Amino acid sequence: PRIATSLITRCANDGDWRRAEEVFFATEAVGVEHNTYTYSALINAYARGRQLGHALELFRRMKAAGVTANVVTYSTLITACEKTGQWERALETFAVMTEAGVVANLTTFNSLISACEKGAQWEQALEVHTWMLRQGLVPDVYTFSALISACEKGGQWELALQLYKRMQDAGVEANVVTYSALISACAKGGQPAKAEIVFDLMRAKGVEPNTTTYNAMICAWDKGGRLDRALVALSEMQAARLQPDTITYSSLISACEKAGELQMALRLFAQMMDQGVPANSITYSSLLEVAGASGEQEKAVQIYDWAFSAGLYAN
RNA sequence: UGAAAUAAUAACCCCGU
Repeated sequence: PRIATSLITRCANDGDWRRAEEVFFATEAVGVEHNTYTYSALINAYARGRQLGHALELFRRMKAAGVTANVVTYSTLITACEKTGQWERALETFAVMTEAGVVANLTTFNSLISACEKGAQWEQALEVHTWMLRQGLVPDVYTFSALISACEKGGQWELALQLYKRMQDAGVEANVVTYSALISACAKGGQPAKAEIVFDLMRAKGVEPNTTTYNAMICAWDKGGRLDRALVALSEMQAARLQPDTITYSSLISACEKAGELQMALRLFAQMMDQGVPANSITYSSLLEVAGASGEQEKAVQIYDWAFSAGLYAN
């Protein structure tokens, strides 16, 4: 079973859930007796492959075979629910786990909060947070980052900032993910000035912004109608030797719409192509919107052709 | 070298409020 677990885990990490499954059944056919570890490993492979149905089916098979599900098994199942956007199922799984007398740990709760966050259930995420406190568990940076992200998705930027304060009071050190989530929360709330304060604060704390951080900041300037500041952020990012990606350019192009800057949008697109950054359907849609907002029909048709040539079809 | 390693970023549309 140990060798089977290693092999299954390797397949899971490669994102190949079919091979993981093959290994599981092939080893079983050869007489390997699967246990909690092997079952959990395959459930994890299914989770990573977004195969919730298979994961739940295997879980039933596991119980039928008399193999004990432990905290890792349940946490992995919760992660499978999270990855497929099934927050209700995640909560159900948690309830089943509790009924079975299995005690949740920090990872279990963090996964559950993440499931609520992905399902845009910020209130539920905060509720789960109170459950974990009641269990005497100490929230870590993952907990707070997931909670802040949940607030971001729920449009609760003030709450996100409050959570950051609570995090500091608790002595939990915020990292680049936490700060990026905070900036994103401010961006979504239409608070670019607040986002900038957070951005400056993180640097003052010695946390280096990465591409995601800059992208969130550029999004904030876009939402605030500040193309000028978004462009400044791009040059800062390049000065920091961070490679702008598809999201960076798509956000910048989007920021050109409100400013009616089709020329700038086209320049950014050219720069993007020049640097070998792949454009996707969102990039082209954004570009089309800029052209549309500028009333440039011929240009819009041309952009549509570019997208088509790039193998992207209208949706 | 047996299992969960759990957290962050883009446009539009839709849906609700």
